[in-house]
Amino acid sequence: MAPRRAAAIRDQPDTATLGDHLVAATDSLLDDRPIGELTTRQIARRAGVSDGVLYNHFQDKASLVLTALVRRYGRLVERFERAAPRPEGGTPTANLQSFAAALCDLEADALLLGAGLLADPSLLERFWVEIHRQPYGIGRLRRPLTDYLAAERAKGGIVSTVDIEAVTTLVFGASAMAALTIRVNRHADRGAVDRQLRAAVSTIVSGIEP
Amino acid sequence: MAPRRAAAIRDQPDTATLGDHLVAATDSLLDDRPIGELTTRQIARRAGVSDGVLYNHFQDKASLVLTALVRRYGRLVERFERAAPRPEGGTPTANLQSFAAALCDLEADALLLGAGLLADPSLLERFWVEIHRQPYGIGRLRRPLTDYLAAERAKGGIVSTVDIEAVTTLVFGASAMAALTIRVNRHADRGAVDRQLRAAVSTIVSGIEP
Amino acid sequence: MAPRRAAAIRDQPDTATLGDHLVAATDSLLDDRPIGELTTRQIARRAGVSDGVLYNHFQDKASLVLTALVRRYGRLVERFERAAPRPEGGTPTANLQSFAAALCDLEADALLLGAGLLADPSLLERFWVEIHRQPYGIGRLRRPLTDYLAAERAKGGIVSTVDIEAVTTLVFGASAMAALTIRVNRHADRGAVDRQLRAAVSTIVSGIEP
Amino acid sequence: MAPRRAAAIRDQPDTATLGDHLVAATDSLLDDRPIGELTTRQIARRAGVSDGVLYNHFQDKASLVLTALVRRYGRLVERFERAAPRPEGGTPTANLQSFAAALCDLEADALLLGAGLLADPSLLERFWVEIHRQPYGIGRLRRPLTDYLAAERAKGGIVSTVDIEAVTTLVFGASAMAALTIRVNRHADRGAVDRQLRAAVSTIVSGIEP
DNA sequence: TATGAATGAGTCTTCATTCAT
DNA sequence: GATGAATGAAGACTCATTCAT
Repeated sequence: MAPRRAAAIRDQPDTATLGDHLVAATDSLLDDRPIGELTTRQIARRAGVSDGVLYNHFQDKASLVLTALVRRYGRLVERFERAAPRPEGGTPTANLQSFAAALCDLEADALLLGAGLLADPSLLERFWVEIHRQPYGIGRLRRPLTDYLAAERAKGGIVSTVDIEAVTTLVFGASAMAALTIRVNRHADRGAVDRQLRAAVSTIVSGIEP
Repeated sequence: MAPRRAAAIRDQPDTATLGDHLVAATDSLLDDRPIGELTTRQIARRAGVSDGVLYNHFQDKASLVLTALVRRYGRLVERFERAAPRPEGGTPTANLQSFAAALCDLEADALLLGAGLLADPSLLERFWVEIHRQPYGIGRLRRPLTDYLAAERAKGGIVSTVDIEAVTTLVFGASAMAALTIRVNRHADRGAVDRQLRAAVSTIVSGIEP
Repeated sequence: MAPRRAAAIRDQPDTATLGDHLVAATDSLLDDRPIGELTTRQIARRAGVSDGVLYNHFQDKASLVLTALVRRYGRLVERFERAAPRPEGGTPTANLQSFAAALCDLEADALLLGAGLLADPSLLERFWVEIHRQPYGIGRLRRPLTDYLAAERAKGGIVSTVDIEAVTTLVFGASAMAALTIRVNRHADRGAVDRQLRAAVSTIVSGIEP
Repeated sequence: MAPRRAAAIRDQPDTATLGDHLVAATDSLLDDRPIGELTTRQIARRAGVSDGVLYNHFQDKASLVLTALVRRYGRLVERFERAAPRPEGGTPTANLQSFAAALCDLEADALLLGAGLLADPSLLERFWVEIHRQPYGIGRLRRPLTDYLAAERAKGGIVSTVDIEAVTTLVFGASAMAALTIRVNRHADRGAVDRQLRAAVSTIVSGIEP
């Protein structure tokens, strides 16, 4: 005899386990509020499930939240990968600019995720271990861009002595600054932010030497 | 005629008021733990003062924490200003590299400050208002670098068509990425991080065009 | 499948829910001390239950106290109704006197209830709304007496032009004055108070016109 | 050398002592809020005086509040005395009605005073003792009416066998009921309340015997 | 004697976690 | 396994009272 299924997922054969359902609920809650304002009661309520089940599937609240966070991070990585420019067409400048624009959106989300983590060192510690256990190392986040740059270099689109990691850092950094402006200043002019980001990318390409 | 002084600061003529003392205690606590894990009791204990005093000097906990945060930010700004390279000597690359290195240290702190703020939207809101009331706009943080770049451009050290804001964004972004690595990965190899940051700055200078 | 029962009522099948148990505890506490000196801790202690349960059953302390107060008031109303004299026998004077005596006891309690309410305007507001939502309007408190007077008037026991509301007000007022004396002066001579109350009722009956 | 005078009363020679000034401040605060919501800080603020002085003039907060309460009660008594009808003109009914109307106003205040007292038994105890030490026994509150009734009886305006204490109780009780209605039900129709009070007084005069 | 900041016990409330059903 | 009420340790905040100046 199979064990009882929670009422909330009894008729949804696609939701494998209640554990997944809880993770999804936690994840969706994270769209609305910062990690620190998440309560187990809210999660249970959102999942349409009783307060206590959580502890049948996770050791404690932190474990559940961690799982949701890793999942969120996984989605971010996948979005990053899809946002990668193709070396087939366009100039390096145009490609990097459109990549940076996509990156900016993504990093606005990553910022929230990261802030929550930075604000809870023990969770950060576990998160760090976890994402390195997964196929997702932090390096994988940078991979789409490094791959593109390698392809572009091979094509001769950029100088052969280029330091690919350095360029990646610059693009990620500039996009992060733009994302931060958007996050921190709710009234920021989105158009101006985009323009500045494009200018920063152009500068990477052209350099500043006389 | 004057009321008594708190025992904790009775013999410290340099500490003007207990309010300042509380801010200092809060500030020092922020070295050890994230904002979210700060309790009024801890603050009082650290200040060597009774639980309730806080409310004789601040409207509520958030106001005290906000004050400490603004003060921290102020220190950051001042450190930035002192760390600015002097345009008198050195190549732009060397100057920007040493500037970026200092920036990296500072941003490692700024990151924590920002993370705590991002995790508490209402505090962020108040912080944002406060910081713009002060002589410290967020732009002032970037000022030392923009000033240096303008001087360098005037001297012909960098190309005259340079977009100074863009370069500043790139340097800040690259430094932030380095700082993030240090913050997030406690076992990061500091030497490697520094090397990558220098490489990123070099790339800004040289560009990547063939 | 059903959650556990609080230890305090686990073996008392007559107590339906812990909510009721808490109301009962609050109610019994109100025998000893005024509303203003009621703390959540005392309530929990008296109920033999943990500090936080209260908030599983009521939105806040005020809601619990309000419920207990309404319940107390309900008991008062029921005691009033049982205390109503039957018009079958006795003179109006004797009937009103015995009624007033019962009323005096009841109002000594009502006085405490009312005092607590008057001392907390926001609670009074909610109480007022609540008792009018219940079958207990404030008028129902007066009903037993108005019914009796109507019956007596129909029988010719009192003058046909009598203003029943006015008489009710007089009886309630006189009883309240007696109750007040008892409440305020702990050493009041109960016999003297009763005698004065009977005299007041006699006066209502006889009038004072020459 | 005379001791220092508080700044608040330094230039007001009519305010004898700071103690009196504090009592006046407390008293005026009681117009706005119930006793239970009175804080020492509010009192000091209202008096324009420092927090601690209170304890130079009173043993504790309760003593100060008690004094203010007694003073309030004294004013009530004096208003009662001035409101007393003169036996020179008018019918007993008219005189008692206008007296009851004035009484109703006064008791609306007395109710608040009494509620605060009933809500704090230890304060009530002390109040009771205090009020009897003063020239104001509780009986003095009733005096204006008993005096009037005695005069009226002497004149033959009311029956010679009248129980003056009983009539006084009835008038006070009816007025209290009217005051209670006004206090408890903020939306009470003042006209209707007045009419009912007059009807009650008429009934005292006429009686209800057939 | 007046000042007003300091004290600290005590209040209501929240919330992660447990556990009888 | 699921349920959801019970638990109790915090947490922020209030306020009468004290006391050095």
